[in-house]
Amino acid sequence: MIGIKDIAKECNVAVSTVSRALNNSTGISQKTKEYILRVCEEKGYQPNSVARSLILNETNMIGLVVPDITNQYYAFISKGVSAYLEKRGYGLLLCNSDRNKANELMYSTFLTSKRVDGAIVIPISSDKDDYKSFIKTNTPLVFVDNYIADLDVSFITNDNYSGTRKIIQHMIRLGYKRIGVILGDKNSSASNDRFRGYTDVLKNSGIDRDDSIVFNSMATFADGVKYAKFLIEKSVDAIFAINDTVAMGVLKYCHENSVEIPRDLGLAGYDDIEQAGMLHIPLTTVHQRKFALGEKAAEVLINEIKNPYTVKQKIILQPKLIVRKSCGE
Amino acid sequence: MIGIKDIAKECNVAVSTVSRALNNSTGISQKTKEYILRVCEEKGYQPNSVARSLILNETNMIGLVVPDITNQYYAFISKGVSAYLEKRGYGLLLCNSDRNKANELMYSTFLTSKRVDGAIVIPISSDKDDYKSFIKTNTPLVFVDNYIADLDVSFITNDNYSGTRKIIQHMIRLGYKRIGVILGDKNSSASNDRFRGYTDVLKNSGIDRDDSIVFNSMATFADGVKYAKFLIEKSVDAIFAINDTVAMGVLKYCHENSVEIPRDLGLAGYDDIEQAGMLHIPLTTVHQRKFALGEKAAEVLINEIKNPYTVKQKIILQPKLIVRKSCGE
DNA sequence: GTGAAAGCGCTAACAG
DNA sequence: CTGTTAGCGCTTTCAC
Repeated sequence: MIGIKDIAKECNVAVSTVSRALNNSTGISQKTKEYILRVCEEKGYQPNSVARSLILNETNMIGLVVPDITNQYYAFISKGVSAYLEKRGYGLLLCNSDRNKANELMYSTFLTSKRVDGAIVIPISSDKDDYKSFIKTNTPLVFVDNYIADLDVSFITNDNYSGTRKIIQHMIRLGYKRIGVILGDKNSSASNDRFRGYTDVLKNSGIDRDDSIVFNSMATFADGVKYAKFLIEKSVDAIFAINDTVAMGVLKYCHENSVEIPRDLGLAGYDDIEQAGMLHIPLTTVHQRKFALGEKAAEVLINEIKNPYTVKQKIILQPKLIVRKSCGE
Repeated sequence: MIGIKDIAKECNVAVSTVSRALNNSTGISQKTKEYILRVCEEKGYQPNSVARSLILNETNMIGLVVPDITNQYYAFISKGVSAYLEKRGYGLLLCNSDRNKANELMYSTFLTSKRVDGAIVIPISSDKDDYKSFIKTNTPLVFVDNYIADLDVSFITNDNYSGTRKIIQHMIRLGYKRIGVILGDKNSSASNDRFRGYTDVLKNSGIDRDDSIVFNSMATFADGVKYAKFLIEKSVDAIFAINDTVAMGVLKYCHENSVEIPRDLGLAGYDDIEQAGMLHIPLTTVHQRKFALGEKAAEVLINEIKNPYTVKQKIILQPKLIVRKSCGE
């Protein structure tokens, strides 16, 4: 592989001159610069960014730790991150934690060893202690999506509370009075925030919350099928599912048991996955700004890299109600 | 950030001794080695892999160029790549080409500049000339999924021809005689291979292919809806869709026009996306080994990195027929 | 078994 | 405007 020395020899100049040409620094004549650049082009010279990184003490790479890249939600965030980084000339080191704490930890030391300029992490836990190792690396950091209290680190998320308020208000406006809900895990901040939204809207609408029609689940398709049965037996007039996959489970149960949606039962999901609008009963749901979330996270991170002593940001993106068929009009 | 020199000073040894301890090289006493390692632990020393890379001339990173990380198919491949690399101690530099040739090209120079030890690329084009820049970097390379003729590079894919054969044979066995097909783009090798499979099975079954019930499309949900109409008007008794998303479009059209599946029309998809089994009519489809494909690609690549003069491999993974409801039993 | 020193490919003073 | 040189943090010869 050809290096700066070879170019220098070829051009009969010193390596520093070549370096100046390459980095369009000042203090070099236009003429020699053009000449050197042309030779670089001809020889197909590619600067060795490892060597540059060593001396400049910056790698122009940022790490991204995601729970599961095959999850559409995280994939879109990653794409947003990637798009922004690409514009700014940064590379993306992808770390798939596989929803595993030990992996997260391992990637934390891996990323510091790789000397990334910063990292974006979508944590799987909400426990501050699980992220001590990240914090003490002193690498600029942005947390996304899952809120961890008492951390002096920038944080960006979609507003689960307000998104849920919007959709529950919509349902109540349509006349539903007994809305069953299938939540996710009790430890998920997203699930809890959504439950708060549900609770508050009910209260404001003068409806008493009935905890016998509120279930926690693992938020899978199978859970949707399972709790649809429970809830329908408790004669709810609508179901709010924690996400679209769970809503698909409800839809499935209803199809097989001749419960017609939305005539017999209103149904709402959350996330607006790609397939939500493609179902035989298109889902009314909440659209989250996933791509924008990733872009924003990258933007905040790069900003903190360039301006180390800036204050940490907490950004909450507003989701959007998507009205389709599953709740009626 | 603390370096090897600091450790050396702390331990009253030379840097070379610390290096020996860290890399468990020979020529160091067990005692000093343990001592040094303990001090490294205490001080939280993290080796600077940039410096290591410079001298060892290897980065322990590999590049992955994907058309679109939000596509489930590519996401699963990426996860497979990531899982294998993690085991082998390599990092993954993710490049989202966004189905754009210029981006692919840009990432090619980016990756060589980053001095990755190898790259896996899922190309968007089948044109050899579009990948010249990758080839001439001399970086070990593995191509995935989209076949490019006349390239002396390792290649791994799922067998689209045989996958389609399996599903069309299944349909014919069930008694379907007039199977309409909604293909993808005319330039997609996957679409063309699937069409070959369709054609050959028809021929072997003594059925004449009727080109008036074969359509090329952009392979979207909307195309599924659109061509379902065309095909049903031509009184097909079944439809083979190029992928599950298109099949969902067909399903949608049928639901709205009271065509009952599978009673009135058989339907088959391809890919086995996550949602295929969650629909109100679960899709009969072809499952591709996406994760395994990624793992295998990474394995082949690492092997070529470690053994430079090994012969290039061409690997074709066998997909699996998934029988659900949409074609009947 | 250990230390001194060269050098990986580049950038950035400093000198001319 | 250009060249000489030190050195980024590490590995690896080569002496001792």
